[in-house]
Amino acid sequence: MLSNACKYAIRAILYLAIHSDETHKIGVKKIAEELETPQPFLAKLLRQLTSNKLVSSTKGPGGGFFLDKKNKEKSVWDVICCIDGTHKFDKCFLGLSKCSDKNPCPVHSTVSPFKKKILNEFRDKTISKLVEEIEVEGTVISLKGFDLK
Amino acid sequence: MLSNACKYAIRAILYLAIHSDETHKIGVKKIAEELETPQPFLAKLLRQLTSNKLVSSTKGPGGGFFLDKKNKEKSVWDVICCIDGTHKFDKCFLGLSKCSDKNPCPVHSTVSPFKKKILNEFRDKTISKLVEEIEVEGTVISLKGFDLK
DNA sequence: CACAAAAAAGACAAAACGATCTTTTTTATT
DNA sequence: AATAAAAAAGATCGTTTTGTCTTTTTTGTG
Repeated sequence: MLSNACKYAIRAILYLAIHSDETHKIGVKKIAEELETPQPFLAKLLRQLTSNKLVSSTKGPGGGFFLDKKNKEKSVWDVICCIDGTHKFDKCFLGLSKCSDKNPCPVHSTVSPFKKKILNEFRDKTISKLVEEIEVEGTVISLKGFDLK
Repeated sequence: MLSNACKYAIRAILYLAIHSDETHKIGVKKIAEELETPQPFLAKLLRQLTSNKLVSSTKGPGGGFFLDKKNKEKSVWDVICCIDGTHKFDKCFLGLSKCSDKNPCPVHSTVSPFKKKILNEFRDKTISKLVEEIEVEGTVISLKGFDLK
């Protein structure tokens, strides 16, 4: 579905949304440890997110990554576009370049409603809204410390 | 979503379901031309499908690939499993290994119903049923000859 | 200022995926 | 039997994705 890179990126942004702000910046090392992701790879992703204004950062001692108010108004969809590209969800399930409602492939009718729905939800839901939900529903972005058998 | 390989495979099977039978076998060359897919790559895929009993074949002059009655009772899901593996649709959208209804990630509730629905449709629908639909609805598995601008 | 902590930048390595090419085997036809 | 047509098998190659490593830049603090 999504690339590994994109999964890491979304989780990292959610982590920052929950644990950081302008006065509490967090370094890659900490983030990577908490999310159990490869550290240098995540660093590269954070750079990409930062240069696209989805994440904020400051250098030097005490520096690190954080989300400011504007960053929190971005959507999950913005993150997906930034890492995996805009066309992640509008490609034909069978790979036909011109598959559409007017010129559908054999599985278009079963797949397309879903894609539209997901796309809308991800486009409309801001990071801060999603974090609210996380707090209400108690969902989870890392399995670190979970003792699952 | 699906790998290229899997997309080619599904289209090839549908092509065979429509155009072949025990007495009308079709060579890779023809199939690849009609579907506009890379020929040697498709050949390898057909081998994989054949060894998994999703497609039938005979060697020698006049030989080629075709679907017999049993092959036509397989599902799209069987094809996906054969090429992309069984876990294509049961992995967490954010990559958490133990994400489930009981231990959901933040997007589980938006993504999971969709995945279940798609999975069911693909598991229940046989190739022959899908071909019936194709004939009724006039959907398309190749753009060859289409003059799209 | 010197130092150290942090991100930024970019070179590099490994694995997965996509695709090609060559050789071998099977088999129908002449 | 010889030939040719086809799939089967497998070696090889290029690209993308994933991931690591090293160097540079920035900046706060003693």
